[in-house]
Amino acid sequence: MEFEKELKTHYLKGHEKYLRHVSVDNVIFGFYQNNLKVLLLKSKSAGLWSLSGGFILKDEPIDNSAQRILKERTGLEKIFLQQFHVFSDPGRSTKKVNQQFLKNIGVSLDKSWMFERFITIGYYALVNFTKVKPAPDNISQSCEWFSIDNLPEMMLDHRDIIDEALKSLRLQLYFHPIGYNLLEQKFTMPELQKLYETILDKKLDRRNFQRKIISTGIVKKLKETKKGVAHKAPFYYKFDLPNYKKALQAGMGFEL
Amino acid sequence: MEFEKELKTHYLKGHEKYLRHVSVDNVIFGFYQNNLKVLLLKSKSAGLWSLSGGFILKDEPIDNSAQRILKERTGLEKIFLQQFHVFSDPGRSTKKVNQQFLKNIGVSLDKSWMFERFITIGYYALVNFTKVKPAPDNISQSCEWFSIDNLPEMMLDHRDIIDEALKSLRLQLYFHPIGYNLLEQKFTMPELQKLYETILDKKLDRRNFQRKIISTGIVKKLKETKKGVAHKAPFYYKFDLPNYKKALQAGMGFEL
DNA sequence: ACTCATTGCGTTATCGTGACACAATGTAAA
DNA sequence: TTTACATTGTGTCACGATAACGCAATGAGT
Repeated sequence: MEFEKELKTHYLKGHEKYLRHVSVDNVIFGFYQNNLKVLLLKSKSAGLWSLSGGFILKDEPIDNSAQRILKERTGLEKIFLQQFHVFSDPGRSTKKVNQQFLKNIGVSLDKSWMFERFITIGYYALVNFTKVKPAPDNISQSCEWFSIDNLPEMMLDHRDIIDEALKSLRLQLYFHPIGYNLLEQKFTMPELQKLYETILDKKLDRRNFQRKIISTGIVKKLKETKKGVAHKAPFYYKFDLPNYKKALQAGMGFEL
Repeated sequence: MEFEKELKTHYLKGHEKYLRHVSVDNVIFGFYQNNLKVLLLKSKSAGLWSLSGGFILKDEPIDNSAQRILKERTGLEKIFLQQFHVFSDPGRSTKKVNQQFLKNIGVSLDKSWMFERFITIGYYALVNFTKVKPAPDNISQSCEWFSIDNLPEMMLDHRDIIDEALKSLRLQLYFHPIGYNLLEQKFTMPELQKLYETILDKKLDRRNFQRKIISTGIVKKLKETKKGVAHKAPFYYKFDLPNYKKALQAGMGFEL
C-alpha cells in the first residue's frame, strides 16, 4: 500500500529533511453562521482529532513552515498567521503515542526520530471560512470545521493549544483590528459586531460598537445595502486597507 | 587546558545531553540609576557581546531551561520570566560562526551538533539590579550590564532579540503591573515613575501617574519618608502583594 | 533667612464611554 | 392593503476617567 510505504519513509528518513525535535501547529480560525470555528483533522488510526501541524524543513524559517502547512490544508496563501506560544512539556509527545499509532496502521518500527521528544510552536490563523477547501493530510481521514464551544476529543495537548490561541487572539483584539481575513470583502456592521462578540464571548452595545469602529477609520461605509433580509436593510461596509494596516502596525487604543 | 577539553566535549557529545536545534536566550532587564539595563556576556574569542543563552536538557520543560540559565548567570531564582518570541531565521546561526569561534580558541573539529541550525526561544526577565552577581559562563570572559540605549556590537541576531523583548515588555506594561522584581522592597513614587518612563520612553505627568497607580491598589504608602535627599522628602511605598498578584492575573485596564 | 528644586494634594475642562430614546425600514402576518 | 414587529440608523445625556495645571509644603544648600 502506497500510504504505508510513505509513512515508513517518513519515520525512517524524515530527519534528513526536517529539523528534529521541533514542529509547528496551526490553530485555524474561521467564522461562519455567527460561530467561531476551528479546522481539525481526524487521524486515520486513532479516532482522535488534531490540529493541522507539520515539521520544519532544514532550511526553512518557521513562519514559512506555518504558511506552507496552512496552504496544504486550506489552499490559502498569504494569510495572517501569528506565532503565539511554544509548547514544550517533555511528556506532550511520547514514543508510546507514536508506536500505538504505527501499530494501528500496521507498521512496525524500533527506531525513529518521530519517537523523540518534540516541542511545538503554536500559530493561529484567521481565514475566510467560505474560501477554505479542507484537505486532509495523508495520515488523516478527514478535515472538518468545529465550533469553538463544541470541540471533539483531541490528541495530546492540542486542546490546551487551542485554549491558549484563543486567549492570545482575545488579547490581540484590544490592540489590533480584526476581520479582514475572517469576513467577506463587503460586510455589514452587525456581522462585524457578531464577530467581535463571538471571539470575546460577550454582548456589546450595537450603537456604541458602531461609533467606536467608525471612529478608528478602519472601515468605509458603502452606498449599498444588504438585500433580501427581513427587517431594515443594513448598509454594507468594507475595510479601508491603508488605515487598517496602519492600525495593525500602530495599535488602536481601544476598549470594547 | 581544562576549558578546551570541556568545550570539545560539549561540541562532540552535547547532543546526548541536550535537544538538538533548539536553544533559549534570556534578555535580562534591570533598572539602575534611572536606566534600563541588559545583562550581556562577552565571548572569550570574538570580541562580541551576546545574551545569556543555553540549551534544553532532553527531559526539561523550556521554562525550566530559561530559569536554570538565568540562575547560572545571576544567582537568582523564581524570577518572572516571560517567553516572547521564537527566532528561526536559518541564517541566524551558521557553521561558519561556530568554526571561527573554535579556531580562535584553538580547537579543531569537523562535525558537531553545534554546527547545525538552531532556532532560539526568547525570554525576558525582570530582576533587581543590586541583587545580581553577574557570572560569566565558561565560553565568556565577562558578564556586564549595559544601558538599553548604549548597547555594544552583538553576536548573531541578539540585537534584534533585545529589540523584540523591549517591544513585548512595553505591551505587557499596559496590562500588568511591573516593578516588583525591578525595584527595592521600599521605593518612592518618583522612582516607580522613572521606571515606567524609562521603559515606555516617554514623560508622564507626576500627579496623574501617582493618582492612577494608587487607584489600582497595587501599592501601599508607608509612614516613612526617604532620608538624605535634597528638597522635599518623598514617602516610601511598597507593593501590596495580594493586589499585585491579582493584577498580574486579571490585568488592570490601564492607560498611561 | 533666603533660594529653589521637588513633592503632596487639589481643581478644572474635556473626552470617551455606557446606557438609552426614537424614528426609519422592509418583510411577514393579518 | 394594512398592520405588526424585529432590526437598523441616528442622536442624546450623564458619568467617570483623563489631561493639564495651580499652589502650598518641605528641606538641603547658599
